[in-house]
Amino acid sequence: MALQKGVRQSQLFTKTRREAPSDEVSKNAQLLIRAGYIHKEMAGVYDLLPLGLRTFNKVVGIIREEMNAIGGVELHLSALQDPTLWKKTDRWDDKKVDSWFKTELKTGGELGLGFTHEEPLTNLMREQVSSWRDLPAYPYQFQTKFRNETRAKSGLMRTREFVMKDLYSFSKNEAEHAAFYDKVSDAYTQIFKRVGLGDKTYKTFASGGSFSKYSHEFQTVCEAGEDVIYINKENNIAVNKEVFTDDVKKDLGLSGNFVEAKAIEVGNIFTLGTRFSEALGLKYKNEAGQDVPVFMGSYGIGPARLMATVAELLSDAKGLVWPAAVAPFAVHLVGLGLENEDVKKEAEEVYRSLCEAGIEVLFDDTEHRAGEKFADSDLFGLPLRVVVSQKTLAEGKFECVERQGGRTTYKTLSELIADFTSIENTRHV
RNA sequence: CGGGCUGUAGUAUACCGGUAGUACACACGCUUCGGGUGCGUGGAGACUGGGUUCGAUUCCCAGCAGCCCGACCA
Repeated sequence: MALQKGVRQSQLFTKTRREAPSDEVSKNAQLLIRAGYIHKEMAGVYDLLPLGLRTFNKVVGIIREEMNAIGGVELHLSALQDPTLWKKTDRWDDKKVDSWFKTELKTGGELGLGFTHEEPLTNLMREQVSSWRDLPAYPYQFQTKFRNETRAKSGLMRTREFVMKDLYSFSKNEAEHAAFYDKVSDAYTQIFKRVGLGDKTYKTFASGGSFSKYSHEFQTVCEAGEDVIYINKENNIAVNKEVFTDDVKKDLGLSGNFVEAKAIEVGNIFTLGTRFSEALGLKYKNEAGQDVPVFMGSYGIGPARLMATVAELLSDAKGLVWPAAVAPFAVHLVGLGLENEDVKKEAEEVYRSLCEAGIEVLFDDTEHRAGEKFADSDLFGLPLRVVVSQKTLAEGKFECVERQGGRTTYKTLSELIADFTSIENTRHV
């Protein structure tokens, strides 16, 4: 994906706001709206504006890398769903699944807007899988889900339309499944670490299904969360309140202290077993020539919820504070006093050089006043602000201010570029 | 889905049973130019539908919308 390296603020049509809209209480939505990252369409439905889309894509990129690293192969399924499949698994009836958005064809007949994709993908895989040699398979996608939530809430935390990364595993048997399940778990740990939530995110036991006692959620400790978890620090693991009983503790072999905390479910991994493969007829011939149902798992992450969680937890009084890995741009280049031709020339030169060096930069080339520019810059939350002004022109060095922590240094253009190059080289991705 | 609260310019808000004022934003002019400069001028507003009333943005009812609490979240 070729991201634009540089964007001029004079061309960025979104506007920042001093005040949060009165209909948003949640911090993530307030900040993201004030900074012009998102726009609210209606309750539980948000648009991604240019800055928000860039951060969203950064999150998606990290997830994609980690999914690919464990053997995932990306595809994209349709949102419109044929009821036939869902009737086979008994998930079409509104009494069974209350989150459907349903619609109909002009020519008659119902359609659903997918809230998950086990059915269509399992059905699709029937054409692809017939032998033990065809397994395992790990398709995943970033795809829009629709859920008719009775109550959308907390900004981007619970929405009615959202993109989900859903990975599905198709394994020959439970042992093969279990090994992959653990690999996904490790990949998830890596993802949450990379977006900056590693130290606050716990792998958490949650209710399972007919094929496993438990599923696992990845829960990020945050007051804005909807879930309550009990953290067992000794084992660096947690248990969701919904299954937190003495029997379960004993069953899991967990002892010691449990600390109660509110948390946001940023990911989940689930053993499906043969629930869907049996209902839809996905089976393969084993080496003995027998028909065996495929053993499945599903693994979800909502990139926008993850982005909102980062906004919620890593912001400060002045605005957003993005970790470099998910910031829409690496640098906010702020030109002050651009009506001065020399300063303007210098700022343009720095902008051009940073772009050429492959550094993502948002260039404030507007003629706003310094105070307004700094306030906006803080609100945007880019990791590094580089100021070009008459002052820096005289010194031959540019003021570089880290958003996180506020450390200020003065660097020449080549020193600045060298810093980024060395960061690139040490990144292990 | 149950309960509560709220709907006034683009945004945030004020007052009021006699048809609305401020701030930010926007347009124009002057001023200023390293932490939202100061001043002037201008455009822009009562969710929808009923009811009460001489008169409703204000009171009442309904609808719709938004937020919060709870339930739900396969």
